[in-house]
Amino acid sequence: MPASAVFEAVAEPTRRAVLDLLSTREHSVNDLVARFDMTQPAISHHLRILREAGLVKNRQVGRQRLYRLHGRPLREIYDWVAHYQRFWTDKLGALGEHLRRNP
Amino acid sequence: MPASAVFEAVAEPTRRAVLDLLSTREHSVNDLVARFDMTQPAISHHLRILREAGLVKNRQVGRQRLYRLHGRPLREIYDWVAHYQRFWTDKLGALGEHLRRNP
DNA sequence: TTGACGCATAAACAGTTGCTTATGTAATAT
DNA sequence: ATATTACATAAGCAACTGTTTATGCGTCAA
Repeated sequence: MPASAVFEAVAEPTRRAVLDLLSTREHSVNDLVARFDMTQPAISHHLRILREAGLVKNRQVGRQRLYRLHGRPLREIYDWVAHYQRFWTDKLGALGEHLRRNP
Repeated sequence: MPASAVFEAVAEPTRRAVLDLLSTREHSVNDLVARFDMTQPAISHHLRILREAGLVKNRQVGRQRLYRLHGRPLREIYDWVAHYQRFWTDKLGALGEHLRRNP
């Protein structure tokens, strides 16, 4: 459960796309496989990484596994990046920011 | 210049720590090397990845390279993760959210 | 109960990553 | 001029990643 598991999980484009799909509704594994040009084991592997990062949960319905998003761990990323917000909202940039705060 | 270069750059704990240091002030490469239990080429390698992701800039002063943060590319991460905000601010979670929006 | 379906896991493999030591290069110091 | 400093880059390597094919296991259908 290293803190950076969430960052690593989200660094992969396919996994971000999976999260985007899951943010609209539950998907079975086959639903997801149909959306990507990739084999089922490859998708299952990405789902495992997302699962271990706590970013998705699943429930079994018949022989399907329905995956759903669990967004809470994303807050760690949000909190980290939010600290840098002044570095893009302030046109002055870092030096100007420093001068503005220490006049 | 793939969009996910920023995500990959930030997925690495050392590189996040470097950005955190640079968010306070400029650092020379040797300054950074002194902060981590790692050789200089390893730090230079991380700096190159951050540079290619547009997350740091540097200027030469004498024989030193002073690195500073350039936060703007982080906005891509911020924008992506902000879309998921309701998945952790809402105690109800995804299903409850769906029911709340579709009563 | 036999076979097909949905998915996880294992094995294997090329490509990438993160690190090291070794070397090169430009700027300063002696 | 020569040596030293600050850094980049190259070469090499073990470990990790993302993928594929092969296999196994539980669930449903015939």
